[in-house]
Amino acid sequence: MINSRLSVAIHILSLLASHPHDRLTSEYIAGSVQTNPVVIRRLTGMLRKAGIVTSSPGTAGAVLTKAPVEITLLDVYDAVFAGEELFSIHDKPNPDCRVGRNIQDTLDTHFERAEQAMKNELARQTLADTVEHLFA
Amino acid sequence: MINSRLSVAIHILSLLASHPHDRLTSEYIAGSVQTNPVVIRRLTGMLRKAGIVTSSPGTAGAVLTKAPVEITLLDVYDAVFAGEELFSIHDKPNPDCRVGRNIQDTLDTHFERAEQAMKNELARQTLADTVEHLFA
DNA sequence: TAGATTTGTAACCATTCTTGTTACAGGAGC
DNA sequence: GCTCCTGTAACAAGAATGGTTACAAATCTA
Repeated sequence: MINSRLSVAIHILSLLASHPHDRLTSEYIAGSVQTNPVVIRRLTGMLRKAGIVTSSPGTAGAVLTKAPVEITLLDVYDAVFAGEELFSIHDKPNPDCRVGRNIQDTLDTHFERAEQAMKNELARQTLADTVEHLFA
Repeated sequence: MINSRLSVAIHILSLLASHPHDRLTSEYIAGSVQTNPVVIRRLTGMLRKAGIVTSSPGTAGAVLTKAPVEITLLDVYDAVFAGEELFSIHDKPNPDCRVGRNIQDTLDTHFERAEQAMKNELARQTLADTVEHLFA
């Protein structure tokens, strides 16, 4: 339902976290994810803009800016879905109908709570948990 | 990000709940949502299959099977997203890589928790809350 | 009973989203 | 200078989304 950006982003970060002394190229990471290196670089770009990794043109690899235990899955979610709402609300309901006029605001309230609950749970899980589960 | 089915479904149910003595046609409801009547009938069909409303060919309108206070937003979510997972996980990660081999199972665990938290919050809100907010 | 109305559903379409791909400028290092 | 890498734009195929037409069958109404 939601696209696979979070999924691939966590995959990338797991590789970085589990090879802290290597410089993994986008091609190598793409080999593990089984996708195109550009897809990896696109996501790495989002993670860089969010301050989760550093990387620079010409230099192979990306480096985590924090310990895995300090990187929550919410951080990753926010990085790859910056500013997006979880639920879409249909636009242009009929303003001449009392329900139509107020539905967007009402749905906003409902959906905001649900989204926040989901984010709170993502915030409770960190990249360290991911790596631990991967190698357990 | 997630499509607007839940949004429109709640709109439909709000109209039914706030006009309990009328038989609202799909055309009337479509007028409030500002979409095509077939879109309404499609969603009403899902709500019917989930047991939230009854309706039948030839007879105008749909009727709630329960009081609004007994219809949770999770019921509606399950009706319109039956069997779908919230987060997609990229398929075919490389089985020759330890991370690739285990990432799907790990992500499944993480995502399941986040999805469940969201659903728990939806379960706490009912159609009665929606209607109350709409007419407050 | 005949005609009008309505639902349920299939089929189709345009638009947008998603993911993969090619291409290439420019940085880094040997 | 040559090679390798990242960042990024541009493009393309396929899927998803929402809207639309069409129509059979059920119900209602005059």
